Amino acid sequence: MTSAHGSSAKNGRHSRDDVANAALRILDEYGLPDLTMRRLAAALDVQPSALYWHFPNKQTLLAELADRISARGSAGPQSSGSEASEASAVSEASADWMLVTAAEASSLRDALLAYRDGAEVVSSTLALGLGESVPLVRLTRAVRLSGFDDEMCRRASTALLHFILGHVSHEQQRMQYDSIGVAARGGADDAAGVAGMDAPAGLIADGAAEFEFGVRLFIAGLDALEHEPSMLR
Amino acid sequence: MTSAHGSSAKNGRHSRDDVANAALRILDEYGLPDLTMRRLAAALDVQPSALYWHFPNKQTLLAELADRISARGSAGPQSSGSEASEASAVSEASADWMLVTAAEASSLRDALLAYRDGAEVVSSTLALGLGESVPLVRLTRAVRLSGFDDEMCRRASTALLHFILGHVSHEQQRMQYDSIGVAARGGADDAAGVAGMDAPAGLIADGAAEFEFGVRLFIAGLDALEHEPSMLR
DNA sequence: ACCTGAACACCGTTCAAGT
DNA sequence: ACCTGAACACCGTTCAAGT
Repeated sequence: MTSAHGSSAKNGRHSRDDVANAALRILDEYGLPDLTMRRLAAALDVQPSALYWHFPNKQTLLAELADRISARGSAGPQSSGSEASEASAVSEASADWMLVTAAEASSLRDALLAYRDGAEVVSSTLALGLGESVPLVRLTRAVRLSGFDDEMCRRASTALLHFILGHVSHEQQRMQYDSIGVAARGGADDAAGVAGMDAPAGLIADGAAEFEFGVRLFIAGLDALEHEPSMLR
Repeated sequence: MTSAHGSSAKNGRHSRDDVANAALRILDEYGLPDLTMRRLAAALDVQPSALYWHFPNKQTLLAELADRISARGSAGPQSSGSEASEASAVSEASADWMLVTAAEASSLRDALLAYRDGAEVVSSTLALGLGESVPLVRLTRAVRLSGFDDEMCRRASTALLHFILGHVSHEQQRMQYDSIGVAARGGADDAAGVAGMDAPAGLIADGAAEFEFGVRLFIAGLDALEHEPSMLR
């Protein structure tokens, strides 16, 4: 545990990777508003100015975090299943593009949910044009299996990605809102206000159902376009 | 122009409405990052602390702005047409819900585009659970004309709203990115770099087409669900 | 190669006190 | 009813200088 595998050695020097890892840890533990350069520096036992040797500015740091968050394996983080470990290797065009697209969308949602405020980090980075946009590439590849032309697949994937980021952002901000607002809600029963519980499990399962519904709406729309091209335009 | 209709009287006192108007003006002219309490106070010739008599904090101010931005008439801001001035008055259920929903979505996009960073202001306010969420109400009312049950309409509207906010946010952030990055792009032809032009007209018209495509995907998905309920779940 | 020290130009918010 | 003055506890970023 002294100098195990690279994260927090007590002595001076740090690598760019150390900085990103520490930032990811603060993000997940305290949220995006608390991820400040000064706080990150303190966590690394370093002056704030030291961070600017590793990253030119905070936006670039956030872009790096966005790439790490969204560039996860296709398999979800919970219950490492025995199914296909690399679902993105379904290059056989025979596979149903609807299933692949839905799986890719769910996988992306899992990746975003794996870190606190993950969706907002990825969303803002994508909006600024920084980052790799791995999620868009993967979604487009899945949709491309449908056989539609590139332009339409690009548009459909972009629309789907916007929905995904918006949905998960909302989901995550709602999660931390709920974990705070338990005590301050002016309802009738404020007896069970134990301070210890911080995991609001109510809306999360429902969030998954709503998410999948939205994804299916997109896929059904594209499918309808395939069978009835007159429908769009 | 001295004390015309309420915005900037040179003497001391201001109303809550004055503060919101001044904030909206700064937002539209300089963007969300430049809308600080201190800058707003300076624009009103007032100390920053004075703002906290009108609004308890900045979030509440932003929620007020979000409501004003999204609570616009259904008619688009450009070219006040002679068509139905209040499209939301189509209470006759005989009307095609697909057309009404598409019109409502486009109208919302127009409202968001009417102010710089409008989509992000509305999006963040909605995420925090503040504001009236007029857009969600209006979208849901339009989708409700389809005859689907309330729960499904709520889900579909939420999904559509997420797409809209994500798309327009992206669109707007891309607009100001383009207006800056003209000089600093390392391409081949940097001859036409006149400093005066600040309206990037390239991706905006295309943004409208992409937007409508995404909306139609949603609507076609819901419609497909109507004719083939086996498709979803 | 990586960091310190010190500064610059800012933030949102509070609160007693004024008129 | 609306504002001032002054403070508190912060920000991101730069830059010469150290090792």
